[in-house]
Amino acid sequence: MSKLLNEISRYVRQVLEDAEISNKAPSYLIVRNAFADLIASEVISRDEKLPSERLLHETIGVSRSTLREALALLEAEGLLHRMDRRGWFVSAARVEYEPATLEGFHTFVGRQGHIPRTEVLDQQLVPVNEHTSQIFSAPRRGKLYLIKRRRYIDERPVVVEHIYLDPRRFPKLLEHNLNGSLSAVLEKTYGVRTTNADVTMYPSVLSGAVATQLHVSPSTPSLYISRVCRSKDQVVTEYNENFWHYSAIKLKLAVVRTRD
Amino acid sequence: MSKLLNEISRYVRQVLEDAEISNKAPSYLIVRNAFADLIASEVISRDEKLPSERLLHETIGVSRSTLREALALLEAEGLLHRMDRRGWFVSAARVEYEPATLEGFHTFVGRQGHIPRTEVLDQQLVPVNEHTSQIFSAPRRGKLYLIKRRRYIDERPVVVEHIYLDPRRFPKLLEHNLNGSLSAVLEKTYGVRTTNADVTMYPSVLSGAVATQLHVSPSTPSLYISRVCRSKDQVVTEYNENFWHYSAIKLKLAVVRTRD
DNA sequence: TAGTGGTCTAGACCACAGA
DNA sequence: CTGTGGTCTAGACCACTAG
Repeated sequence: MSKLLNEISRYVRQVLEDAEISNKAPSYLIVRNAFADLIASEVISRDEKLPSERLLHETIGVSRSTLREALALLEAEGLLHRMDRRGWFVSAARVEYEPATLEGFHTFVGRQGHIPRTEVLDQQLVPVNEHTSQIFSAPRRGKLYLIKRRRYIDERPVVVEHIYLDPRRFPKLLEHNLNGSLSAVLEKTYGVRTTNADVTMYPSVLSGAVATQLHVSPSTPSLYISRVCRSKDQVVTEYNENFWHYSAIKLKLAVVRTRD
Repeated sequence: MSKLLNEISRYVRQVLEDAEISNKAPSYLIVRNAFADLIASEVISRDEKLPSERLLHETIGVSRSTLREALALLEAEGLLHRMDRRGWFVSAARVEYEPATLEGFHTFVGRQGHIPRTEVLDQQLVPVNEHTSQIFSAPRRGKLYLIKRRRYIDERPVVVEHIYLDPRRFPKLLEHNLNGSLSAVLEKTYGVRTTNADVTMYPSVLSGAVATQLHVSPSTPSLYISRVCRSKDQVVTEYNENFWHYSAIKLKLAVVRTRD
């Protein structure tokens, strides 16, 4: 869209010019701010693709590196995201995720007016390693199911999930349809229900395979969330690791003091 | 330390060479992996400063940009951090933070064997804005205390905190010593106790003033955590925003299903 | 096939930190 | 004062996406 390019470059050049007089901020920050303005005022719409980097940097009048630095910053803030070799896109508003509710992906995404989808990438039986054997209190020679799923919000892939389960507890699990709610399958077929969990989260970057599966470049910032889920008897039901494209979510938590 | 430089460059060049034969991964990823190895095997120790970028990129044999890209990646993963214009440092292991416990900074940092410190940067009375007036249900013309504090783990500045409180509820608050636990002051002096809170968190980047206060460059990745704290009667006791240098922490959460 | 984003290079200047 | 990290430029090639 040549019209969009014009609007962007006109505004960004304007801001750069103003800044030259008064400001001592680096160009990439000024460019970042200008883009942030354009996104906020919806000159560039949600989910819209930006013009190509070369068109942008030439019409704006900064080097391609500087432009990319500004865009990477907006990516780190969750305002933009990239799809590998496909370009830059304005991110939709973050969906609220409450890990404390044990609420499923389809539930909370749907409730907020978005369309969820889950897709199984791979399912197999893998040997336990040091880490998983400890979590499951499983014997060293045992095996675990490993299910890898990719999940979408409004058809944008936002998270890859690795789920480990004990085949002794869930025999023939892989014969079921795992494209929906896993906890529903565990409950209906096996009568097992997760009642509590230990959650660990920290920001990181998406590495190799996961980056590819989410169609992003391998250095994309991410949010790592892992959960050890247990049933009422405190036996581990599943262990899962979620690699979130972090511009997609915002975490919420309702805290109540229980201890004194 | 010329010895450190030698060890680093020897290993990284070795890995790059090996990769040239077999691998198709980009150089900056190979360099990243090599540094990650060196950190994991403690060839470079926790908290140690890396040799200068120029020394590194020359002896390793990649351009300075490529080297910086690798280092920035490690920063985004929390393995390295920068102090503005002071260089790159290996980050200490993340401290575990459990926002759900309402436990104070000094408590959880101390319990994990680290030394916490809090420092008031600024304290003032500010007019309410649209956002804070809504949170406090405060009248439009009212004022709020705004306290800005910087907190350290082992003398490394890791978080800047903005705390809003209602002066009608806590008169003369600013006359107290606020370099310790604020909740202790609220409880002992005013008999007010926070019993529950709503927490929102998402990764972002540190902007202007906060970046300066943490001695990092303005594009450093961060974790934003805000909390609306309430007492038993559901009246807001304080509203605070925390800007974390995110390599410093790892979030933990114990979840129990309450509904259904 | 044309043009894109991803990667990479070899410079340069500046403001600031540390000696 | 010296050397550092922070910023910025003007190129280049490649693998891939989109048409």
